[in-house]
Amino acid sequence: MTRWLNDEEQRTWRSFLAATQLVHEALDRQLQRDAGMPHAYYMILVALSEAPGRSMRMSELASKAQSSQSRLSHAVARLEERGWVRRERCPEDRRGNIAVLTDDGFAALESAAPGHVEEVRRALFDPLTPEQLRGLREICDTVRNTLEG
Amino acid sequence: MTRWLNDEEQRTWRSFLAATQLVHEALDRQLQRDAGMPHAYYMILVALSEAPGRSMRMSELASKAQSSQSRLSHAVARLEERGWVRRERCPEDRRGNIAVLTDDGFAALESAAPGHVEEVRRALFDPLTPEQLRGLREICDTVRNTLEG
DNA sequence: CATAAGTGTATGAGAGTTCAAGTAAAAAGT
DNA sequence: ACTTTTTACTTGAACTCTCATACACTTATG
Repeated sequence: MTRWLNDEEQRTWRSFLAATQLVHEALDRQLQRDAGMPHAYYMILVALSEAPGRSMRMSELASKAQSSQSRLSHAVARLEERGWVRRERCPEDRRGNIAVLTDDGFAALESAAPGHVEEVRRALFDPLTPEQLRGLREICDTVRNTLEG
Repeated sequence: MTRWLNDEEQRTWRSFLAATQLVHEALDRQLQRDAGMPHAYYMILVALSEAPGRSMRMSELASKAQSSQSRLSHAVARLEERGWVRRERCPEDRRGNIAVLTDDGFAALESAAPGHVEEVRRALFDPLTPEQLRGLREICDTVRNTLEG
């Protein structure tokens, strides 16, 4: 009844787990060490920095930063304590909150970015060939379409 | 100076982040919901179940289960509370600890496995073609060699 | 309109992870 | 032999994440 993995599939699966975990851990460690923030916080700052007015509704921010709403809420609370983000009440919908990236937050992002990009290259881009990267992109898009829809 | 990512690379990177996070979250949710354990614990049980005598030194277990020593130590403490694992002192090296999978632990693993495999297929294998899986395996092996060595 | 149902977000508790520091035993140096 | 260094593992605190719940406001419903 159960469609067990054969040996080849087992090896693929375990290699996938190991590799993806290594990449995520490398990113998290680098950012924590050099910029004092976990990768999840970095993604929030990035998403805000790219939004018009460097601000976004919480729920939209959650989806752009690939975060649950609860996680985002806690994270933004911490970021607010550091002065990197502030929250404003939404005028049109008074339930809503708008997260705004402060100048300090933008500066923190700017100073974290170069080291982060370097780590991304080291961990993923540099070891792979251009064809592998194209293939990886398609694989990831496919997986996203499956799990998001 | 900084080798920023171009548009194509940005898209690949973000797709990679989204896809891998979705897969890991799907696994974690399924196991937590259906078996009451996070994926990290499942990997520990799997590693033990495959070892001779269903037992292993803590440090070896940490590497097989892709865990830090500290994480493993905490995790095994929890697994011990549930009666799924017990710890024995190592006779040859009295610093060492040996984690042993109990019968209850093995039973918990057996009952968790089918749902887990199904989720692995749903999240990763089913959506991808055989060629993509071969490519993915090579990509992951390359990344592992880069980040582990 | 009143009230029920739904949305957007926050909050608190519980659990897992990380980092730094601590203990104990083995190995290496002198 | 005796100290130093290294190895194996644990522990505690701080932090993040998840889940369930609560709250405030908005939108449907009768």
